[in-house]
Amino acid sequence: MTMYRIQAPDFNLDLTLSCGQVFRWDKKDQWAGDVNGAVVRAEQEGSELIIESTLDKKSIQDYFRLDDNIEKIYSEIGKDELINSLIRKYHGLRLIRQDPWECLASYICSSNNTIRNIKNSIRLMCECFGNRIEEGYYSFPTPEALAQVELCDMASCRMGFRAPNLRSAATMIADGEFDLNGIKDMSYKKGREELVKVKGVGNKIADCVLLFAFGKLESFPVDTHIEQIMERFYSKSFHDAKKSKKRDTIADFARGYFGRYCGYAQEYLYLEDLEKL
DNA sequence: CTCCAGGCTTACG
DNA sequence: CGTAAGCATGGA
Repeated sequence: MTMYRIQAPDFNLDLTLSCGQVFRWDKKDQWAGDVNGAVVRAEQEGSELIIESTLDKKSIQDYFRLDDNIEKIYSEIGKDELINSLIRKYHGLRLIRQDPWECLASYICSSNNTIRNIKNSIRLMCECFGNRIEEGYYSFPTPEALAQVELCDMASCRMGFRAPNLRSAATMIADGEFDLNGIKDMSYKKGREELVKVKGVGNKIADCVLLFAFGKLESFPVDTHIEQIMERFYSKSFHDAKKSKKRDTIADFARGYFGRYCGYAQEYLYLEDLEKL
């Protein structure tokens, strides 16, 4: 367990960890969470991150995507006054590079659910089926571990109708029937074709995994919040979409409009819709 | 009570 | 093709 500092210009730790893309960080006096089986404590002082973890500096830089050229990304997605105002308002919000399995499993739990309930279910699941790292911290359960859990035991995690889908995904991956890590080397389109083969994974959840785990920045997940804010501000461009295709139409519009880094635009729009309450 | 939440699958025209 | 119910759970 060592402590060190990382230069992190154009980075906002609070926004990055509280915008809803990850579910297992908590802030008390400082942020604490689990990254790939290691506890990480983090706080920010100006443009410096202070990290306490067994993970090395490079792993943290990779996790927070500090290698992204954020100014270039801002200039490419900054197509209008709305998105530019959100870039100013949420300056330093970055995507995170999550573990693919944790990301997939978490977003399988997200369908027709609230962030509050998703966090709670995942916490219970880690406490029940993960490994204890240190007092109060548990690793995310492996596919192998979850594949062996009885559905009736999984019910204690309050996952409802999502439990069979989650265990099915765990079994497919544990048995080698589905090569999740192989998606890293696929194109966005091909990766999405693969991911939707998993039960309980449609276009939106696939897009979340492609964006948050595999760094496919041209992914633009459209959930109920994105649908609402896009209809409010950009409806002219897709009002004629069929209801069942509306979210696909919005995603395709956003890809064309914001460009190859539209996944970043999605995160700023998403946070704005969350905050509007 | 009803409606909604980082949706998806299945059934039915 | 297209739409709509159903799905567990918890909060507003």
